[in-house]
Amino acid sequence: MRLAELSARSGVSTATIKYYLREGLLAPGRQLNATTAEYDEGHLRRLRLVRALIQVGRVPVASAREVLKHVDDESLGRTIRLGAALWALPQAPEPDEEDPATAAATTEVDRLLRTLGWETAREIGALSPVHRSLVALVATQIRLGYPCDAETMAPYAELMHQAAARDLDRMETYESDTEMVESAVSSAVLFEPVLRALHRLAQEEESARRYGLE
Amino acid sequence: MRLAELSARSGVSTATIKYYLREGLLAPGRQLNATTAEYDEGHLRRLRLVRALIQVGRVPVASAREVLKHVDDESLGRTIRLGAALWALPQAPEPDEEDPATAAATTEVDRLLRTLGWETAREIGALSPVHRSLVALVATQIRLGYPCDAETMAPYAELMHQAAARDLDRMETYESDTEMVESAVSSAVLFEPVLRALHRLAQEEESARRYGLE
DNA sequence: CTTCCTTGGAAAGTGTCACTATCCAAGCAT
DNA sequence: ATGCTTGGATAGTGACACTTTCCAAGGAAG
Repeated sequence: MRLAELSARSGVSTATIKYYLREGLLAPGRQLNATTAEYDEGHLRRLRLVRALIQVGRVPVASAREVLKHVDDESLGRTIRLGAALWALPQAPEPDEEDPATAAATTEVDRLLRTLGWETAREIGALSPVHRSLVALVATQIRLGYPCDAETMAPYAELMHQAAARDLDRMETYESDTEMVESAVSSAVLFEPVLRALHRLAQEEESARRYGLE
Repeated sequence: MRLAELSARSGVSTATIKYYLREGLLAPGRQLNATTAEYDEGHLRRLRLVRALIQVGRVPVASAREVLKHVDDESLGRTIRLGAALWALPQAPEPDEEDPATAAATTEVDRLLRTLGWETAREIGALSPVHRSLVALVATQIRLGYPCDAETMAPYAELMHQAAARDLDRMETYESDTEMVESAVSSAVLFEPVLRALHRLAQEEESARRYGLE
């Protein structure tokens, strides 16, 4: 498969593919001669993943490169490789240490994790980008005057835990580590918007049931 | 409160506040004379909401203006006002009608809604931006070769339905429609990232429980 | 009063980012 | 040989969220 065909089958313009090659998001094809390179199904698959990351997941090109670097790093163990790939995904803004709301948020998040018995999350704590961004988000809610304490969040966290258990069950069906890590990245970037859409649909449905359409 | 104080208390530069005024995201202050305008707590609150929408929710300025327009439109009924505000939020890319994956995705989403008994969502169907973006997202998953059928999604949808019911319970605690709509927007834009962070934290926790930290 | 600082408003400029257009010389197909 | 496509390099584009610069009018301090 040459560039033009890769472009046709993926729906991505040749100029953009060249751009991704330059940015290291896509491995170069097998060079046949000075003016021809050949691509395979793997390139097509990777290109579709890159598109999904960037267009659906709104992942910046630089972050996408980091994520894919970890996905491709076969020297790492399964868990580390997965963590490295997921932690490279962009998170919400960092917490503002100056802000008193951040201190309150830190307390609430810690209380939440204790309530839930998520000991690992508590121990890793501020090391995890996810943990830090959760603190920043809770701080923003507090600043706007919306209650966002451990009691409010706990039932939602339980629901998300059920979802996460299901995610891992699905991932265990993959044989190779590479497939698993790739599916985890896909899940984080593509399945989360699906969850969000389901959430909003459920809100519309429930709202219509309670108050009618009017 | 004058511009400088509004800026100090919100942490937003005066230049940026002027920009928001120009863009119609913030109502002008009460003009005291040719060179002085006065702002109140309401302006501060709205400014913080605007910041949250743009910085945390990554809502484009133009969309934020649309959303706030509906939030402020007291002539509308509660349900319509809420729907209008939420539908103005940016969604994932639109489905590509050409793509055969879109057809498959439409089938699966319809099957899902039938399984769940979400009749309103089925009837509104393609009218809802949320519905359309769900179809587009499922199509992307299918294109990448990940199973994303009604059976896979149904349990997640049930979980999201529980979350949505809880959301509406929380919203009912607000007295005025304006407060309620504002909290719904906040919930959609700020609480969804909280849910996402909880989801990822839960994944880390569950993964550590199953496979250890290594 | 006058000098300095601040205010709000308008217009143009900046930085980032994801492309996209333009060139170019080297093949390959007719 | 001629007209196409190819890969590669470089510069340009458009959207977007600010920022900077400039200005004239107002108020405050000496």
